[in-house]
Amino acid sequence: MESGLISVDRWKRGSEAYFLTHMHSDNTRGLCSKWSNGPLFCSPTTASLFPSRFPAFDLSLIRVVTLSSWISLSLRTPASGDAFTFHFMAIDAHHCPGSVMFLFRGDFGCFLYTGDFRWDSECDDAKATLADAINHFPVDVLYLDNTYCNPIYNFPSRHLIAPLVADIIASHPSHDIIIGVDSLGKEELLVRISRILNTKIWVWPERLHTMHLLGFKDIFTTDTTLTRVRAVPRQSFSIQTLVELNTMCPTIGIMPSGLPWVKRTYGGDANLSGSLITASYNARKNTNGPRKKNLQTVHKFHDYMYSVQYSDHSCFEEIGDFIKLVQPKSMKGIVASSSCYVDPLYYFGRICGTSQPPELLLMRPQQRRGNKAIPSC
DNA sequence: GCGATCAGCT
DNA sequence: CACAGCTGATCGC
Repeated sequence: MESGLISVDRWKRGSEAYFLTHMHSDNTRGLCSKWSNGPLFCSPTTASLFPSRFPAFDLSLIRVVTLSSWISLSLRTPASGDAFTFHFMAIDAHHCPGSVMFLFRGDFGCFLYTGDFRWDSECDDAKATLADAINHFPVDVLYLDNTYCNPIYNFPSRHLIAPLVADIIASHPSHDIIIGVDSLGKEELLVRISRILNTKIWVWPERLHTMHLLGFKDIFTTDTTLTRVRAVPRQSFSIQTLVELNTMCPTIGIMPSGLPWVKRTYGGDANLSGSLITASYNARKNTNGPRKKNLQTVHKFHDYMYSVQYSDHSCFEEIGDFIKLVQPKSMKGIVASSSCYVDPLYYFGRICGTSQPPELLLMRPQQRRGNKAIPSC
């Protein structure tokens, strides 16, 4: 296979086909309304978000992919002009609405590009689809979302979190509530809170439009008089914001995040600074048994602010479960931004056999994001 | 003016 | 210190 013939979440010219795993800004960096480098394959839900995200985008470039089915694609290699045929399948990645991983197979072998994914207890459909697909076609190379590929990152399945958030809200019956969210993702958390508490949830106008595109009806509103629970853009969510809100109306904030500690503190109070990561790490080091779950799943770190461990990325344990299922011959992390980045082979290399020695990377890579192009194969 | 890149913030 | 995702400044064409 010619180098760069297809690209995943990478948009520079030179490829014959482009694949988008999901509509987050890291993955669409380089895409714009005028982009026209080739056909773009994505899930139906991701396709539905294009007109609002890229208003003048040439929709005729989009190839909507049915999930869980093998699809054949013939491309012409620019150098030789020869036809080149391979097969691919999109599998639900359970990261955000429309997110998929792509499984490719052809003369080059079989490889799986996960994009961002969450492999928690509600992914049985994807687990069955993937297990069946790779049963016939073993994976040679796994390109893995290794965001939390470190045993210090451990958090519960997402469905366990909504009742905890609902408890926080119910225990503040006369408070307004704000929950920090991004432009896409964490919808199921909000829906579950809405059901448990039988309340609508306020979102900002653009987010309501997205909710309607995603098929959510009646749960979300832009009318502040209908609910005391509001989902707000994460970048507008801070203790400073909450302090100001509390001068007008008692308000608490709830921040869902995979990270259990606090990066910044308010008013210089060092006691608020997050030492949880150390506590979690020591708990792991000091016991040879299974890690304790739910360690600080809910953390109140300020009078007005709670954090809950809710992530759309897999935790360490789930990454291990995923690799054990896939049994790849080799693998490579696709996230290289963290200074505590660890090559997945360091922890899970033995599952791949001994063909690749584990490598512990201690240096921050110069590039902020990993190169997500599929290399030559 | 536009896109790409980077610094900064939560 | 640390993540992911967004905003806004800056640079180069």
